[in-house]
Amino acid sequence: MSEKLTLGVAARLSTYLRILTQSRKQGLQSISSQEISEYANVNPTQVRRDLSTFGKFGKRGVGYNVDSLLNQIQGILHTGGVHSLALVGAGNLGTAIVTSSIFKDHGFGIAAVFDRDPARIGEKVGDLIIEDAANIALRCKELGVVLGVLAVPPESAQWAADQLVAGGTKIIFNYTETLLSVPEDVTIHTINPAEEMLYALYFYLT
Amino acid sequence: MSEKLTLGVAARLSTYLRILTQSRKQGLQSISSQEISEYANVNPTQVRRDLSTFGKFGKRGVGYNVDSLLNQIQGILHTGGVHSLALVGAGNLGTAIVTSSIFKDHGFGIAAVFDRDPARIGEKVGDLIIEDAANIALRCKELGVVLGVLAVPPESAQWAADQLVAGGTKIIFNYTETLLSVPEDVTIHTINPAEEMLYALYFYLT
DNA sequence: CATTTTATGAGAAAGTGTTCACAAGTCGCC
DNA sequence: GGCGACTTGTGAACACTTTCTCATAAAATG
Repeated sequence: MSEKLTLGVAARLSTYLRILTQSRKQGLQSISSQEISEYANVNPTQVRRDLSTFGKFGKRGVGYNVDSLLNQIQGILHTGGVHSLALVGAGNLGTAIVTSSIFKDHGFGIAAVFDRDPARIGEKVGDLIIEDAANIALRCKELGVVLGVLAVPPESAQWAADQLVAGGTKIIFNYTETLLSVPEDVTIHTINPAEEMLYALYFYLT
Repeated sequence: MSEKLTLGVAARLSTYLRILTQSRKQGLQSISSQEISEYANVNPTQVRRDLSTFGKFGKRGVGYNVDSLLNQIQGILHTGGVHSLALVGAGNLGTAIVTSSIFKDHGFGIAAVFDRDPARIGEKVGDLIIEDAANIALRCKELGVVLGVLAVPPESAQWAADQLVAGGTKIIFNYTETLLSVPEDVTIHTINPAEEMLYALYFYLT
């Protein structure tokens, strides 16, 4: 088995993957480290260094083949397959997530959508039927869900997280502002746009 | 004027700010580096190191006062005031953003919401009236917008970005998958949940 | 077919970031 | 009032990251 990547490299490779996925979608066949670096907001040398650690993927004078580089990076990150995720909360944010092609493009299949509101259970969002949130744990096990997404009101967040944990989910993406408590082997990724904005603003103001 | 922070420190301070803001909301008065570190997924020593660069904010044996630390970090990041943002796209994602309290909690005021669909212009979302996207540039200048958010379909993204740039916006948060071209002095932050998921998954799979 | 342009790959050095280990300050309890 | 549990702040070691530079290779040009 290969060495474990450091946080920084893994984060950048994920970014490159996003850029390549979109480039391929737009019909581009070849891309240079310069172009990747502009979209990723990093130094071109760094892109080449990140890639050359794992092999010689580029052609001098030409650049990188989009398709082949994409496969290479997927190999490095072991994320080539299809992964199932469970979405809790079918409100505006939940609906936006289900109907977005972003997830499918990157190999994520939304296996189920849950909501607590009895009026909404059975309703359709995108291609999915909203299921009762009471069954989260059961259904997550059935469906082999690896990743849970919380798009619920703050006051339901901890409860929903507990259900996902009970269903064996080890990674939770938390779109609420709530600070969640989970067992040690579960990782919470809290997504708060305001946090990133404060960060962006700092570099603008200085 | 103080030194410019490095990317890493600024990112972590923004995270601490989010954690502190929420802790205060939950009525907590005091917090330890240990607690912060658990929510931020970092080492406790790093939290203390990050903070001690700027002064001695904590009390040995006790921890940090939530209110006072919050003010200190806001001071370091120069982000204590209220900042105006413009939102383009009043679909599911746009609506989720307008109705979320996350932005207000961190000092961001949504100054205007735009959409291209004539049927939706004039409609209300949250406390705001949807305005015609044709007026983005004009209204952004009027309102002193510093930050634009793109929550539009991919095919409108470049057009909307151009309007925001014309209105003087220097920071754009791009929630679409589109790779955008903008002048050098404009920074694009592309938000793609799938990218972060691939990254999270890597550490789970290894 | 020689020349120019473009772009990668890697050595080496400078620059940063992270973590350990521990001294020192604070509080509550008996 | 003193003891023990807790928690910050920091020197020093270590590890990692980033960038500069240039050799090398492929393609385009005339």
